[in-house]
Amino acid sequence: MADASGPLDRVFHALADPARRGMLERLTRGPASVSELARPLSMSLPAVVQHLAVLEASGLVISAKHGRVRTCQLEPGSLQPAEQWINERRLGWERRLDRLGDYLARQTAKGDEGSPA
Amino acid sequence: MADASGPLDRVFHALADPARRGMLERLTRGPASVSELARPLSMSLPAVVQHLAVLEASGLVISAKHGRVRTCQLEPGSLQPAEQWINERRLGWERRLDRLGDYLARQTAKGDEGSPA
DNA sequence: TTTTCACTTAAGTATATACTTAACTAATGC
DNA sequence: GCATTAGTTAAGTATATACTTAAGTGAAAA
Repeated sequence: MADASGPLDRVFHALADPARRGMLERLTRGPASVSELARPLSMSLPAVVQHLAVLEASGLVISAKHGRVRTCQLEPGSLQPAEQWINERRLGWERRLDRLGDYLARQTAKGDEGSPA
Repeated sequence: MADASGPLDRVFHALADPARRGMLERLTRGPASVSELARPLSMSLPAVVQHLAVLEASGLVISAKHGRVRTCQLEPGSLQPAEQWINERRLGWERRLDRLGDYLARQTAKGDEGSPA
């Protein structure tokens, strides 16, 4: 799987890098230029631009150029599918543990009943 | 960033592949052997084992070998940091939009007040 | 109008991913 | 014991990542 074709692939991959997560955190505080995104990161500008490209390809960020500055911002709702996927897994898994707990409780009850003391 | 050192790096990276997400989905329905995880995937067993290694390195899955079969299961709570990170970003961003909305509403109100009709 | 600034493009490198096949090990089942 | 099964290890390959430096481009400031 080297293509990262599905939307979730791209979003999770985008989130898997601390520099990109840092850029996203910055953008939650409002739009920013490429240089502003780059400032706290210890890497070259082109490297930051490449990270930005990953973020845009994932749909998490959009940008537009005005004059010579490119302004970036979060794309509302783009995190939702990822959040939802995780949430569904957690729910499914919790339900399963609940059922398992019920089962074990019943088994214990049966055991208490069938072989008392 | 080629090391994927932080826990979030590893978790998000683990989630960024459809085969691995498929394995996780299978595991939400209960523990499974390596062969069971491999069955629906069209790739060799060693490839599946490598994906499993990524899942284990991320902390999402644990496994133990009994006899000749390795049984895998989800590690409870391991998804929480990822879910929480996303959730915090969404909240921060929604708060910002709220404030922006308030600001724009106030500006509009001032405008209505200052230059009526 | 010349310089500076904010990117952008190109090209190259080291490392990591996602696989493959082939050969091996060890527990089961007969 | 001997074949089968479940998984492991090793080694190799193609592609993708995460950077780098150097050389543009074009808007804005001086």
